[in-house]
Amino acid sequence: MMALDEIDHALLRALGQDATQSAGALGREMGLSQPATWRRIRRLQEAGIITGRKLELDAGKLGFGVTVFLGIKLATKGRVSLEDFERAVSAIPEVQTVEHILGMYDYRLRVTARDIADFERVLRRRVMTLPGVGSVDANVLLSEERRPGPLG
Amino acid sequence: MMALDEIDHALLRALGQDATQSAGALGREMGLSQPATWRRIRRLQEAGIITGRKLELDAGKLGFGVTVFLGIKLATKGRVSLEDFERAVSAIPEVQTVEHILGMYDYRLRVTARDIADFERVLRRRVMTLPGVGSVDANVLLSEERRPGPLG
DNA sequence: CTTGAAAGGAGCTTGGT
DNA sequence: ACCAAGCTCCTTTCAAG
Repeated sequence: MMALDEIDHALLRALGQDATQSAGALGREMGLSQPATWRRIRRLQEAGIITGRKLELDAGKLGFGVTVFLGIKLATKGRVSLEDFERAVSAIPEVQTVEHILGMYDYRLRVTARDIADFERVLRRRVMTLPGVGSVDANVLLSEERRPGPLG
Repeated sequence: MMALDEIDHALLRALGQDATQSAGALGREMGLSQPATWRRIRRLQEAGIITGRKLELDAGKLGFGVTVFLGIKLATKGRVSLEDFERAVSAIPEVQTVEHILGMYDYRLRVTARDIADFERVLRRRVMTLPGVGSVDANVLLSEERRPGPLG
């Protein structure tokens, strides 16, 4: 396990908010030279702490106005059943996230669709026909706030 | 609403997977010059379609081994109650995501903690004491897969 | 083992065509 | 849209704390 000092945490916090900031600008704000800052960032990547940089997209502006969270209980939960379910769910393009969880549900899916009619199509033709599905609960996303969290 | 052609979608798809790719490399793969590619990306940002670039972190390697999803029902759901709840929940550092939803639950929280004992502390001292909370359901994250989704 | 300065190379950003 | 030029930033090398 890699030891992180305060500067590393500050870097993670700053880059977590906006990953476009340059190593030079970040270093200047915390009294560090550009190469030193850049090396710390590379070290965090090599340690597997930073796993990637991804875009944040506005789904609404891309014509996907509906996001629904599905809580799924499987009818049969053998090992084969889980694998079958996961393979089949990975083939649904509208599924953005697959979370295998422990509790009232077995899986939680984040599904995005153009509108409610589009969502109904995905639900009926794709989700309800997944292998091993027992029950499906739905929640429609109204708004979402992402916070920095304790990481960093 | 901005019109996107196939190249824009290809760019969003490629950058969605790995936002570190250079405009030059992306353009080369789809037969476009570096400035042309870069201008398309900037256009997508100015249109608000690309809202930011953020780091993906490995919570486990940062010492946060437990992620739990909480489904919360409010006891009283007036307008004031929602605002009180949202303000209070935003002050909990362990909450990474606050989703206001419509369905069986009113809110969904993504909470990260160092271990189960740490999570119990957050749940008892922070979550259960939130204003207006009626009931709390929990699901522990076992594994998570993020997929490109239909965006792009 | 981490730092800073310098230098080379890659990529961004702009202006002209 | 492309090209070219100037500029920023990344990345390596080297010497020093």
